[in-house]
Amino acid sequence: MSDDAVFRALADASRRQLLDRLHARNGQTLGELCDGFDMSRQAVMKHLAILEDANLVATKRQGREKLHFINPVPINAIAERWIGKFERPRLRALSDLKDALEGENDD
Amino acid sequence: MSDDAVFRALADASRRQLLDRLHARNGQTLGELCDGFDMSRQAVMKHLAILEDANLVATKRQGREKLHFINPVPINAIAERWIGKFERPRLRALSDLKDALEGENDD
DNA sequence: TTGACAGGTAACTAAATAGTTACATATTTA
DNA sequence: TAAATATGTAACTATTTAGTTACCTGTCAA
Repeated sequence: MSDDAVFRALADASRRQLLDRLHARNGQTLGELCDGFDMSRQAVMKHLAILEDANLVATKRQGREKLHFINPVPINAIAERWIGKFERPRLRALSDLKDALEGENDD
Repeated sequence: MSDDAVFRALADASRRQLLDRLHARNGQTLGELCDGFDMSRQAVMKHLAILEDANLVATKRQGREKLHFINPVPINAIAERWIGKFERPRLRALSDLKDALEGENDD
């Protein structure tokens, strides 16, 4: 599981949106994740495959359905990489404040 | 400053290496950052321009040199996006343990 | 004030990427 | 079992991206 796969997986807006959806409700099927995307089912499947290869999403077959689950571990590792131990509390505070003021995230 | 620019900037291994170098020693010039890269100066410049556009790097001209500084704020925001408030401490602990066992990061 | 040094711009190319359409496989249910 | 549903595979295409080479601009110091 290379870091490179994680970063490249996160580089696409559609894939980030998929993660957002799983963050909102975990364990969705391919079909469910397709709704609202202006893109073929096959394209969404490719994106999910890339996320799965990067270990950002784990899956479980259930009958003819495939459930998708977000995995936050690799995402956390990104932040740890370039942020010094002592800057963290300051940055987190700043980010929390921003969230409190603005509400939710957009892309 | 869009999120998209940040994620796409981080998608390239050479750019991540540049951030690693700035994290190790901040304020380096283009020339310094070129050493050790198997790539033309112009290519490195393009990468730095992409990082700068994404607000991951800030610069300051000093005479005929240009100094480059890493900016951790957008990186932190990534982690905040998909990690629930209550998973954070657990993930951080896990990451700190991993660091303690392994030493430093690689790509 | 000329030459050397540090950085900037532009046009081009090969490879990677995101998307498409067409067809295939498995699982449920009437 | 046959039709419907859910997911999987493969070949192809347009666009983006990372890199190149060639040439241009600004700053310093002998």
